[in-house]
Amino acid sequence: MSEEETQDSQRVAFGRRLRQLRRQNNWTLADVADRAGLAISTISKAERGIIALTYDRMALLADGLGVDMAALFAEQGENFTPGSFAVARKGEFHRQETSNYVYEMLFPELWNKSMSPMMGTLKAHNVMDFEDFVRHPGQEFLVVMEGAVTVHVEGREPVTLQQGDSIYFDSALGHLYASDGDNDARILVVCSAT
Amino acid sequence: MSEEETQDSQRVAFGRRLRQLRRQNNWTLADVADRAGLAISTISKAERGIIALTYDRMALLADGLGVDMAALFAEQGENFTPGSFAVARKGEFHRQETSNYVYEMLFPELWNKSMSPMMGTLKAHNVMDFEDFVRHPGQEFLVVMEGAVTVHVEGREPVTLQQGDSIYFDSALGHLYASDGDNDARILVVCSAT
DNA sequence: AGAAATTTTTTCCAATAGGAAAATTCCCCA
DNA sequence: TGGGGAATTTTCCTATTGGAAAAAATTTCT
Repeated sequence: MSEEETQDSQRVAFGRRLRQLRRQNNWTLADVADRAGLAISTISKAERGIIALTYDRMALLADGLGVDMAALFAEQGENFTPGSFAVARKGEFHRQETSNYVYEMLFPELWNKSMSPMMGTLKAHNVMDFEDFVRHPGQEFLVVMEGAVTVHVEGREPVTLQQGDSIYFDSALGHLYASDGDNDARILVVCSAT
Repeated sequence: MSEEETQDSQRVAFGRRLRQLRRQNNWTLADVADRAGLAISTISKAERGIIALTYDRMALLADGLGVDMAALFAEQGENFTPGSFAVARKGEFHRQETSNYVYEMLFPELWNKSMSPMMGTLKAHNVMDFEDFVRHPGQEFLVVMEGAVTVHVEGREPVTLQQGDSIYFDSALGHLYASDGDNDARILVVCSAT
């Protein structure tokens, strides 16, 4: 394969990645062009590997796509490379619903995070709503954003936390959360990877 | 700062990284030009941020420098003078920022936490209130509890976060927080131990 | 299905990057 | 201290990128 062909195919692969990142968010070329401050045509051509983006356009585009520049080169699932940076806007979260929790994992696209922050609404109001305690390696931190929460930790008296209260514990200990009071509580949980 | 200036400074920083990578191996421009199959002048200009490399030249250059393309963007925060690097040790952290932050370290009595959660009020409303960026090993997560916060991360456009928004980044990147608007913002910060 | 709206691609030209070679600066050492 | 070679920067020109707008393709709505 000639050098030009190698370059071309690399560029095409890079373009596919760009398009993938854009489509992931259901953005149109115009959306991204707007966010990045680039011309629609430029992005269109870049995604198809017609042109080789210059550094500064690439930086703008990465920004418009809401990813770190290094993430553009990560094959699949971006690692949390040194220098990583991500913003999660309220409501832009990745939703995960179970019968007891509505969890929104923050920054799901970042792998290798040493912490996993989740914002959630606690639908369960009773311990009986759960099958069993949750246990996992690492440590866990919880803050009550709204409402009140009763935290059940295996072998301990349940603790009730009000808005603004927080708790930190070894998540290997069985644990459960339930909303306290009439309304579903809103919580922020951060788990350490270990 | 204008958009062009930001781009330029980014490019210059990128160039410094390129030169650093080259010098690390005691290569001359001619050496790398040869290895990468590029013109000497192109590399010279790129290292000084005179031009914005196109994608294909960047790919060739990365190859010539013997690194992965993503690595070109990896350690953007590395080239800072020793000493400007402030490690946030447990206990010191609180005192370190007192003029601008009011931090309450949560669970100070707990040792060996893999995460350090802090709840704080941001008194600073202006970047000028700070001496320098804060840098420390590990990763950092911030949620805005009340008000709005402008996050300044070295080499990036400042990002404004509203209540409920959050950010996750490599805390080795120089960073600063300032309240946005009239009232002091209330924030929750969680730092990973490393 | 057909029209209207939206999204993407193409076209064309101005702006910028990339390379060869000349000019300059930087070292090293007698 | 200054001569000579190595390394880097500048110059000048061609090739390519990037943007605005037109054209084409795709989707949505009635």
